[in-house]
Amino acid sequence: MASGAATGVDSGSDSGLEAPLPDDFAGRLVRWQRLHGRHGLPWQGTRDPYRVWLSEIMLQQTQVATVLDYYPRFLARFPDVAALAQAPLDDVLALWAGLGYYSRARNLHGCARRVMADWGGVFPARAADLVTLPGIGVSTAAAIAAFCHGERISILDGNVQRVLARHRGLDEDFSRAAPRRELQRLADALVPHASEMPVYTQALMDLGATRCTPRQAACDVCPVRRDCIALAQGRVHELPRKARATVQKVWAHALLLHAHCDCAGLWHVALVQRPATGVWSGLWTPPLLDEAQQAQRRAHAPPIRAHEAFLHVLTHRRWFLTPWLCATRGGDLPDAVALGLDGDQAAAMRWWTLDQAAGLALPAPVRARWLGWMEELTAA
DNA sequence: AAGTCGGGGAC
DNA sequence: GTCCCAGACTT
Repeated sequence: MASGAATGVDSGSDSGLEAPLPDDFAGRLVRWQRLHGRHGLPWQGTRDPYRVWLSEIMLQQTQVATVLDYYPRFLARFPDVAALAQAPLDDVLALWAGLGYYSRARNLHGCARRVMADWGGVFPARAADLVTLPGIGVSTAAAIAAFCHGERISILDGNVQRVLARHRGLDEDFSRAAPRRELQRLADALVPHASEMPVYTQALMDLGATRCTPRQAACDVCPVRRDCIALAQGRVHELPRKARATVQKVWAHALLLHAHCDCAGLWHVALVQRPATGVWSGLWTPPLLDEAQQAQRRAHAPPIRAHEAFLHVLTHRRWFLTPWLCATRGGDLPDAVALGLDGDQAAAMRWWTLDQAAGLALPAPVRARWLGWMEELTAA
C-alpha cells in the first residue's frame, strides 16, 4: 500500500494511510530536532546501551521530569550492567521506590543478569534480540536499537502515535490491534537512512512531548504542519481518539504501624515485604489489614491510635488507607501473631530499626508520611 | 482483547 | 477534579 501511494497516485480516499507518503517527513523532523529538540538530558549524548536501556525503562509511562530525580542516583549506584546484575534485588528496589510500576525494577534486575549470563555482559544490538529480554517490549527494543545502533526500526509509543495519528488524520482507536498494525506500517515507511535514525527517533518523541501535545498543541511552530491532515481539518484536539476509561475499584485497609522500644531504648518498627506480584510488589509496607484482620487485631491489647483514612489513587483503584499507630515497650519484640497478622503477612514480617527502615523500598504514600508517624510513635 | 500495574506533572 | 506519560506482562 505504502509503495503504491508513494508514486503520487491518490486513491481518492481521505484516509491518511492511503494518501501519498508525506514528502521529506523525516528530513523536516531531523532538521527541526537539531534546532528545537530536547538536548542535554542525562541519557542523551551517549550510545551506551546500558544508559539508554536504563532511561527507556524508567521512562515507560513516566514523565521526563520524574525520571530526572531517579536516573542520576541509580546510575551512580549501578554504573554498569555488571554492577546492577551483582546487586541484591532489594538494593535495586530501594532506589526504584517512588517511581511506580515496580515490576519494572524486578525485570530490570532480571534483564541485567540475563545480559551477563547469556550475552557476555553486552546488550544485543538488534531489536529482535532485545525484545526477548525481560521488561523490554517492542517499543523499548526499537528505541534502544535506533538510538544506539541506528537500526532502521520505528517506535510507536504514545507520543509517536499522537504525532502520526494527527499528521495523517487517523480517527481510529490505536489500542486495538488492527489499527495499530496499520499505524506501525506507516511508521515503518517513514524511517530515514540509518545514519539519521537516532536523531529522527528523538525528533518524533520531542515533537510529541513539546509541540504536538495532547492539549493545546503548538501547531504554529510545527515542522510538519504543511501537510498535517488534522490541522487542515481543524481536528487536532480530537486526535488520537481516546480509548474508553477503565473502571476504578475501591479498596480499604488499615495500615498497622507498630513500633517497639527495646530494653536498650532502641526503637523498632514492624514491616512486611509485599509479594513478587500485585500492587507494590517487593516493597516494604506496614502490615495491611483487611476487615477480618482488623477485627482480629482489635481482639488484642495494646490499644491503637487510629488516624483518619487517607486516599491513595492508583490507575485501577481508589485505596482508602487508615493508619493505626501502636507503641509498645520492653521485653522481646512481639511476634506477628501478637500483632494480629495471619498467614502470608506473618511470614513476610520483619522488625527493623528506624534507621534501617528509612533505607528500605517504601511506597510513595508511606514514605511521604513516614517521619510524622515515627515522630508520633516515639514521642513520650 | 482486556486487565493489571504507580506516581506525578500539567491543566 | 481531568488526562496521560519514551509500555510490558498476564490471563
